[in-house]
Order: sequence, then structure tokens, then C-alpha cells
Amino acid sequence: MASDHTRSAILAAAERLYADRGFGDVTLRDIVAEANVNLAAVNYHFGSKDELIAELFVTRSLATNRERLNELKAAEEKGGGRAPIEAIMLALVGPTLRGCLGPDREGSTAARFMIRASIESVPPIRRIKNREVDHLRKFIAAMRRSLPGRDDAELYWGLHFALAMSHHTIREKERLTKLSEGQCDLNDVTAIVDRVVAVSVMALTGGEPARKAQARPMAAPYGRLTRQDL
Amino acid sequence: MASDHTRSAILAAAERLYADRGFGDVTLRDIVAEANVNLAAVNYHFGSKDELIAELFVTRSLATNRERLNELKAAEEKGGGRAPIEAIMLALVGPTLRGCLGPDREGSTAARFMIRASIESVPPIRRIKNREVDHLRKFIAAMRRSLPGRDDAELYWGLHFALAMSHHTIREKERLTKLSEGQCDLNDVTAIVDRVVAVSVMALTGGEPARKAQARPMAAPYGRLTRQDL
DNA sequence: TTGCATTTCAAACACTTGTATGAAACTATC
DNA sequence: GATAGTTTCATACAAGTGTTTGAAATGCAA
Repeated sequence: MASDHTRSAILAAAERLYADRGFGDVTLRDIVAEANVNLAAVNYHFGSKDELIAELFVTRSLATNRERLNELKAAEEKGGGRAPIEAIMLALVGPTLRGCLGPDREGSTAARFMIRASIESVPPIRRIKNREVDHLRKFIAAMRRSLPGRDDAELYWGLHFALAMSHHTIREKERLTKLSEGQCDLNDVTAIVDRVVAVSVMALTGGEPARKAQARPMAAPYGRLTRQDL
Repeated sequence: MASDHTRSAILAAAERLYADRGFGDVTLRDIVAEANVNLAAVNYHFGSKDELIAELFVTRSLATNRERLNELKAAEEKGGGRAPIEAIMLALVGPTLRGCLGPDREGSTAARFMIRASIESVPPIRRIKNREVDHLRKFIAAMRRSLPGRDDAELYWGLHFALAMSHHTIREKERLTKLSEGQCDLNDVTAIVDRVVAVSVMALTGGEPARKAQARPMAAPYGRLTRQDL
């Protein structure tokens, strides 16, 4: 197996280039030039371009999913098999948001690659994403335990909206910064996570226990409607 | 100007093919074959492939934006220059959701094209979307009038989340149907619109006046917001 | 009908793409 | 050091891409 040098050089170069310039703009020739390896090496080590992309995505994706499930498990164990809904939503959106946002992650190739994978939608990645359903069902199960008696459709919608906010924030962080002229701080990951979790919980519970002590509440937290500031 | 026959045949064929098979899979040769015109006609009438795509997208996009602004204007006039936040969010997400979802729209090429444009992200379309900021600012202005005194960042986040839910629902309607095993009815557009609006308003107001009489409330609707823990 | 501009057409152009080939260079085992 | 297996390499391949060309057809006014 030699030293895997070529193989990992290709993976690293590909991830970097795809992250920076997108899938549509990067050819195998760009990748092998960046990696200082021969063109044929890609097909030798990965079989095809699509399998290379798939391997890149699967690697990062598995890591995130593992993190999610770990947080979910921890929360359920802490609650004796029934986690508070806030913790479940946090386990769902936290890893992704933390992984892709934040100033420390600016330079992370992995993060930028996953953002790219979220924006563009290339066939090999789409195929993998479609198999992610099982993973999400585990969250539905946890939500069912946390909010017993609730209609299943409500849970699905809640999960769906949570993912919507999380993914859309990652995908459109550039545009939101521009639109808000910097007033939305996309670097304050903790605040963003709290915000997404808060709204997700509100969506599920109808506005009741949405608030926990946290960085920046969505609006007037405990008070009456019109009194808000900051 | 002859009869525009060729030009519009190309537009129609292109929209249909892109809608069905995506931008990545459709070549100019596919389009001209479908339209029964000569290959060179595309460059003659549109200049380039990208300009053809841009024209397709701009046409549909302008229509939606016009609809949005009409609804917004109507709501503000009805309220004497200050529309209720529910109406504003409805004007924001209603046209898009109604345009892309629903059983009657299954066969609509325009709808399927816009869904495709939302899923794939091809350069000419991305360029246009980036100019959409001005349009969104009008909604921010209306929101500012509706919720005076509120921090601007909160308004931006609210708008952002509303678009997140709306777009993600369109983009992932297939997957949500599959995940929920049909329990989420993606054909009941009215209910979906109400749902998105309700959550958007909750996100902006912290969960208080989120409910108006409507199809399917998210969960426990009118519950006075209670102090919560964790 | 003549003349001129617009539109269509078949064909070719220029280039890029991912992939395959087969020989050469390695590496490790005996 | 010979051998077998792996890895690298330059090169070619085959196919597909958007675009251009220049002539032919068409439409329309004078």
C-alpha cells in the first residue's frame, strides 16, 4: 500500500480546489496539477471523478453525523432516555453550524468544502444525501419521546424547519451579511445556534418554552410584545 | 422582428428541459432538437447559453417579485401604511410557495423550472439572485414600519428565516415527503403557507401574536407564553 | 421585381472533459 | 539480484461542449 501519499495528496488538493472554486469550475487536470501527481492517478486510486467527490463528501458527512448522534445520545442519557426538545434541536443543528460557520473556521478547508457541497448540488453528493433519511429518523424518534402525544407531522415539520434555517444560513451567509450590511454577525456562531434552536423549538411548541438563558434572544424574551430593545 | 416563433420555441423548450432534467444534463443540442430549430439559432437570438438561462430566470423571477410587492403594497394600504407583520411575511413567502407547490402546479413547467433553479445553482442564475437585495430591502422597510423600535438585525434574521423555510420546503419537498412517509402533505399549499408565516412571525415576535385563524396551527396555538426552564 | 435586412441552416471549429492504455519506474519478498 | 505486484507516467482516445462561419432562404419595402 506504499505510503498513500498520492492518494491523500489528491484528496487534499481536490477538497481545497472544490471548496474555493466550486465543483463546476474544477477539472481533474486542475486537481492533479495542485497535487503534483499524474492525471491517471485519480482513476487509478478512486476509479472515477465521481467516486473521488463521493469519498470527500462521505468522509466529512460521516463525521458530522457522528457528532450529531453523540450529542443526541448524551442529551438523552442525561435526561434518562428523554431529552428536552431544545437539546435535541441543538444536537441536530449545532454540529453543522459550528462546522461551517465562525471566524476560526474561515480557513478550514473542510468547512468551506461542506458549504460548497451545500450550495452546488452535484450528482454523487445528491445520491449520498438521499440516503441520509435513516439518520434523520433517529432524531424524529427522539423528538417523539421528548414531546409525546404530538402529531408526527408536527415533528417532521419541526425537523424540516430546523434544517431549513441551519442550511440556509450556511448557504446564504454571504448574502445575509451583505443584505444586513454586517448587522447580522455571522461569526458569532453560538448566537446563531441559539437563535436557530430557539425558533425551531418555537415552531414545535407554539411559542411556549422557547427561551433559555443564552447569548442573544430572538426578540423581546420574557416581556410583553412591544417592549424590546437591543 | 418576424414572428418570434423561433425565439419563443427555444425559450419554451429550454424551460421544459431544464425543469425536467436539470441544467447540468441539458445541452444546447437537446434544446434545439426539442424546439425543432437550428443549433445556431440560440446564439443568434440570445447571444449565449448563459444569456438564455438568464432570460428564462429573469422572466419568472420578475413575475414573482411583482406579485410579492403587489401583496405587500395592498397590505400596507389596507393598514394605512403599516401592515401587520403576518401580512408582510405572507406577501414574502406566499407567491413563491404557491408558485412552486401544490397539485395543480405539478404540471406547470414554470414552477418546475423555478424549483430546479432553486436546487441547482448555475452561474448566470446566481448572478441575478445576487442583485435581488434591493427587492428584499423593501420588505425590511415594511417590517420596520410594522414592528417599530425593533433592532434591525432581528428583522434581517426574521426575513432570513422566512426565506429559509420557504426555499427549503420547495427545494426538499421530495425528501420531506419521503422522510415523513406522506404524513406531511406537500400538496396543501395553504396550510404550508400558514405554517411558514406562523413560524416566521414567531421568530420575529418571540412567540406571542403568532396565531391568526387559519388552517392548521403549528401546535398548541394560543397558549399564553409561560416562563420556561432550560 | 429588385434590393436589402433579417433569419435559418449545415457544417466546422476550437477546446475541454473524463477515461483508458501500455510501458516505465518503483517496492518488497524471496 | 531476480521476480511479482504495485504505482506512476506520458500520451492518446473518444466524445461532447458552446460558439462561429458563410452561404442559403426568407420577409418586406420600394
